This record gives sequence, structure tokens and C-alpha cells, in this order.
Amino acid sequence: MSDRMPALRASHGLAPFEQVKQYLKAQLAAGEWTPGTLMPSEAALVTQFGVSRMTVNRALRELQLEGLVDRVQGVGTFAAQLHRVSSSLVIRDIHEEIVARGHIHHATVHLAREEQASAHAAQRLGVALGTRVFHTLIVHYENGVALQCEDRYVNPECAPDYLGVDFTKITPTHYLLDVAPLREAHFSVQAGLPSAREAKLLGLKTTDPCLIVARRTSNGSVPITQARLVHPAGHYQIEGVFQP
Amino acid sequence: MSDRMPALRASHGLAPFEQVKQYLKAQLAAGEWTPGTLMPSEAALVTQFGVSRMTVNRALRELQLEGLVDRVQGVGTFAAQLHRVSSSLVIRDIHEEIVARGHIHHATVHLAREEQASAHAAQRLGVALGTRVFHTLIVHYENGVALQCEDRYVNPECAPDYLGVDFTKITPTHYLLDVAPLREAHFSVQAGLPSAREAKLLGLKTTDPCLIVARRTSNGSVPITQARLVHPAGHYQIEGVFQP
DNA sequence: TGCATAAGCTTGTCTATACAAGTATAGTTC
DNA sequence: GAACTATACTTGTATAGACAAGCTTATGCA
Repeated sequence: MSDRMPALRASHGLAPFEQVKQYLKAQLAAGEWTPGTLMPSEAALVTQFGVSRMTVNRALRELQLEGLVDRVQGVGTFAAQLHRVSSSLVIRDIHEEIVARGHIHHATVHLAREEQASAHAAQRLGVALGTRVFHTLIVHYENGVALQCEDRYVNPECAPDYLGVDFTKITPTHYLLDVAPLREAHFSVQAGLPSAREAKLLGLKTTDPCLIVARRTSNGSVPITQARLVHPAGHYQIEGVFQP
Repeated sequence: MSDRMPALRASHGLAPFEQVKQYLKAQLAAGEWTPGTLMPSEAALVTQFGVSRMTVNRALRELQLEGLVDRVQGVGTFAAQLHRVSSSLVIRDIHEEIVARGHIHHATVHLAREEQASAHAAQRLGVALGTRVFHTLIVHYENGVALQCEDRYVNPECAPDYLGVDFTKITPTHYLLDVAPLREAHFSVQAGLPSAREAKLLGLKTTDPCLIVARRTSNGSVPITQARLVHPAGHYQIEGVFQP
């Protein structure tokens, strides 16, 4: 290691820090270190792989970010307790999602106006009662089948030109993400029943189960938008993968 | 910068790479660089902050991992398009979840036996038809109210003593995470209707909407367990936050 | 025995330097 | 004008050395 060694990527196609990472991942997956077990120190891995400590450090640091190991200064690196499966869930723009499946998306606009926030709307969006808000109600179709009823309130301060957008061409999600810098999003997913109006728009009975996603985005303390997304059961599901 | 400078943590309480990170995050949140905008190069930040390039590089690399910036070799660093809101969703053990709310959890076991995998079960778990599998059916209650019906298949190779566990004391999820190293989890969330048996166990009608989570975990190519978790609508929701 | 101290391990971070590799552009040649 | 080339700039990564900070254990003193 005293001689400067050229990065030996050609042999494995992987950068050294990736090789160390993959090795540790493989050993963890093989059960070599059960959760809580002390794993090799950086120094040990340095001699084992013949790389510098910074390289090993990067590998271990990234594994820590991924939640695969716990590191304690002065003590060592431990295989993580995997009692929580943390998954990266991606909420996508529905247009993108439908197009990615190779299908055709279109939308119908049933409401797009300015309102004085009712108690209900004010609470949903997180603004004062009576504040000026934009309100849209749009139904999204996949290959002609109603997939989502989108009932949305928007804070005019964050998107003053919102009502000027042609929502049959650009989805509110897409437009808002372009216009308003978003730095926080809360969402909840639950099963429930559609309102009478939603049922009518989606061609359902009010007793048909739906998957309902509520999403509120804000930039710090300033609320941007709140959406209630109603999907007929069976036509929509959220999927996720956890893969270290 | 020619003189070796002692890490000036005391002044801000933050490591230099964290300071750079926080600065960039704040500017991004303030809309300084709208999505797609070219951000300062590493060299520029080096002179601006008076730190080494490796320090700036770490800050930018971590921002990239967090999805806040896109980096292209040979071109530069760009403010990320936030058209995808990627959220860290944590799937927790239901016992933990109920206890964390300060409530009381108990469970009733309605089935716990070995079976030859039916076509249906084999497909769900991902094993060959007729394979020996464990099958449990457990209802979880929060303060006496039925919250979840857990219909689960387990690969005996991964947890040979599974049927010996007292599931009124330890949940299958908890036991399996202890016993079998898990390195992959797929899940889907949808609204739907309970089966006749599930409806009976949960005290519902078969027309009452439910939130249904299907989760399959494996260790590489070896399937560990598959669970169908049925929750009465309104009694359960999945929540998530996205916060850079 | 009890306690303080020092040594020796661990991880956490920063630096200066080096080279590899990808991209854009200005300039040159045909 | 079109195609090639050299250059300059970008990010990607590796390295050796240094020091900080936290934990454990052995050591010496009272």
C-alpha cells in the first residue's frame, strides 16, 4: 500500500469502496453477523482489502445511512437490528405513472375556482378560516377508466397563476412541483368510502370501497397544497420495496 | 488554506461538511435554485467556504443521496426535479405500534399449523406447489377493538420453530425479524373487501371496505414469509413524512 | 479496596494531492 | 459547412496523514 496504486476498477468493474460495501452486504445477508454483533473494525478491513481507511470509512458510512449497520464512536460497528423495515415509498405524479405503464392518461376538470376557505377547507390546507384559496376537482383516467378523483386546495400565495393552468394537459401535481419549492410532505393512506359526488364522478356506488390518500405539502410553515385522492378499490395500489 | 486549520466545530457546533450541506439546503428551500438550475461547482464552494474539495464533495454527495440534487460527471450539480416525493415509510411491528400509542395490544390465534402449500399459498409465498409451509391466522386487537387480521405463510426452512411460538405474547413479525435475517421486503397497499372468514373475525360485513397490506419478505432468492394484513376502514392508516 | 490516570483501541472528520473519466467548447483542418 | 482535436472544466474516487473525540481496559497510587 505504500506504492500509489491505480484504481483497479477494470478487474471487477466496481470502485473499491463499492467492493467493500458489497462484501459487507453479502456477509450480512448470509447471516455472518447477526443483529447486534460486532463487525470488523475499519483497520481490519483496511488490511483485508488493502485500501485506505477513507475508502473503508465511506463504505461503512453509506451502510449506516442505509440502516444496515450501527456505528458507535470509540466502540465499533455493529450489525443493525432490523426490527423496522424502512422502505422508500415514492409518490409519483399520476400522469407519469400512467404513461410509464404504457397507457393513456386524460383528465376532466369538474371544478376550478377561487373560494373563501370553509372551516373544513381551512383545516385541511392549514390556513385561517375565510382565506382566499383555489379549489380544483379533477378526475384522472387510465385508458378511459376512472382511476383517481383529485380534490385539491391550493394556497394562492404559493401559486398565484394556478387557475390559469390547463389541467387537461398538465396535472396539478406537476405544475405545483414546478412552481412552488416543496420541502415537506405529509401523507396518509387509508381505506374508506367515496362521497356522493366522488362516487358519481368515478362511476361507483357510495358503498364501494376506495383507497384514499391525503397529502399535504408545505415549505416550512407555509402550506402549499392539500389533496384528497380517491381511487376505486382494485384499480390502484401503492407498492414499495425495501432493498438495502 | 495552506496552514493546517483545526476543525472549527466549536464556533457553529457543526462539522464543516454539515455547514455546507445546511447552507445548500437552505438556499434550495428558499428557491435560490429552481429545479434544473445549475448550482455552484465544487471548486466554487471550496473558495466560498475555505474548505477542501473532499469536504464539499461529501456535502454534495449526501445531498444527492437524499435526492435534493442531481449530479452529472463532467457537467455539474443541478437542483433536483422534485417530481417524485420519495418518503421514508416505516413498516412497524403492530405490537410496537399499538404500545407506542399508549394502548393495550392482545391477539387471538385462530390457526397455526403445517400445510402442503396450495396453488394459492405457493404463489403467495413463492415456493413450489405442495411444499411444506407454516400457516397462521391471528387477529390483533387495540384496546379490545379488532384492528388487524393477519393471514401468514412462513417458509419452514427459515424459521423451523415458528409453530412453537406463543403468538399471544410475541407477534410473528417480531419473532421472524429476530430469527430470520431479512434483506428484502416487497409490499403493496390497496383497498378491498374482506373474505367471509376475515369479516367474521373482524366483526365486519363482507361489504365493509378494508385497507389491505400484502407483504412478502425474502433473503435474496429464499422466501421467508408472506402476510396479508386486513384492517377495517377508518381504524388504520399508514402515515408518512417527507422531509429533506 | 477504591479511584484517578494513562494507554490503546474505536469511529469522525478534514486536508492536500492525485488521477480517472465525462462533457462542452473553441479552434483547426478538410 | 462538417468533422476532428485539443483544452478546460466538471464530477468521481483513492490515498496518506493528521487530529479530535469517545469508550475500554490496564496501571499505579492512596
